[in-house]
Amino acid sequence: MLYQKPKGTRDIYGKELKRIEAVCNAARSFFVRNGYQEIRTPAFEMADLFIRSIGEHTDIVEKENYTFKAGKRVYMLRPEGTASVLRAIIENKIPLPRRFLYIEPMYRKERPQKGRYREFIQIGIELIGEDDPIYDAEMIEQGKRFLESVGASGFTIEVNSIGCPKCRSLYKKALKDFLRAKTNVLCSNCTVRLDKNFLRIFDCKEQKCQEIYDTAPKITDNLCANCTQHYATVKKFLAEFSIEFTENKKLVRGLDYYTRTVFEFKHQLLGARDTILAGGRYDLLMEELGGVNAPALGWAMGVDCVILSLPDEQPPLVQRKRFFIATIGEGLITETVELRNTIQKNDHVCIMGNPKDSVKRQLKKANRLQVDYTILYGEDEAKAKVCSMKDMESGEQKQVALKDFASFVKTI
RNA sequence: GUGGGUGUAGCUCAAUUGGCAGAGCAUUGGACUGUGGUUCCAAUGGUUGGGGGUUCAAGUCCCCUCACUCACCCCA
Repeated sequence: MLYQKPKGTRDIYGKELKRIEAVCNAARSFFVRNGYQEIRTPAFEMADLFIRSIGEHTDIVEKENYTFKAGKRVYMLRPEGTASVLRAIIENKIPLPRRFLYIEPMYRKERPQKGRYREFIQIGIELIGEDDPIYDAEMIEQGKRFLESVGASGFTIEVNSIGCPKCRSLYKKALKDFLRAKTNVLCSNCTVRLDKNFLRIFDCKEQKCQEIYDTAPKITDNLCANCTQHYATVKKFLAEFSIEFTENKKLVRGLDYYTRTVFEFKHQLLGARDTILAGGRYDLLMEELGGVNAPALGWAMGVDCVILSLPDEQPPLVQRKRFFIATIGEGLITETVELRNTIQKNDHVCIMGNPKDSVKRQLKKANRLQVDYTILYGEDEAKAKVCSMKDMESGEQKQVALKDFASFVKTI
């Protein structure tokens, strides 16, 4: 094999494409109805944009990105959508508040496995310029309702608050005091994180670390007055939206920009890969990226993860009929093209055969193409000004006058 | 980056202890010259992922390498 696709990428067609398109189209229609406007941003941005927003000490930035130099500048294929949307808002001076939806491929250089690729489509929504806790609840509710609308079930919603920088600096002291006597027990990963990105220690998979964290003070219990109030109100609204959720005090997020509310939708799919939708509030990111000081929140879901959490059913049936035109003999192309155009005008699929091929061969091909009807058009039909139409399932064949063909196709 | 599994015809897979590389499906042709799907007959199709080693003999054993896949890390 001379060329093959890069690791972790796919050629998507047939049934797989249909499933992906079905989810994307459903999302587009669902979120547009809820006031989200679609936005498309470049597949690559200045690398600094992502480093600044996601955080230097994250795996995405440290090793899982596609960075390249072109001319004097360093770019990165986007590993996520939020930073680009905010950059677009700032750069285009888009007035706030504003709701945006994106459905676009993202790129992360990880080892591929089930449902995870190096190029994958994320569906995400962002609400910029609103700080009221009701929107935190609404965002979560929207995610839940969308997933249910496409038939996903069996997921749980976990919620937490990781506060603002004010809460965090106080809490960091408390946590470090607690861990002081235990640092030699922690794994090396946690030791590093404690310095660079201390909240992330709660993501550790080591059991002995987790045992310690179980009894450690939690950020959730050490929020400042404002954040406490905010979080309590989010939970109150969630109840009013009738959203069932569990509070996970060890839920932090892998990207640095989150503040206050964070959440994950989890599905007991396979192993550690259980998050299908995740997000939260990022009130400081707009300003961090050079824009106005504006609160914001959002989430993203992986289309492949959504599909894995769907029941294993057939893709929705297409209402289009499929036609094949078997023209017999040459010199009849003009009428054939007219027939084809008439069929396609009615939004059906029509494929033309090769007039040089025998009827047998053309029908065989029509059969392989899984068409519903085959039109036969040869000298006999041309003389009688009709075409023969064969129903490929029943095998029945009838003649239709060419002048009536257009109205006939409409009835199919 | 780490660990496991798998690579044989276009596809799905066989091949006993190391002993002639096979089957089904698909494709092509014919039975059937303007009628597909079913049936019957026949044909085409291979550097056994690649390289090296052991052996009289390697798809099979050993080493290296590549690819795919699952899991870990991390993340949607």
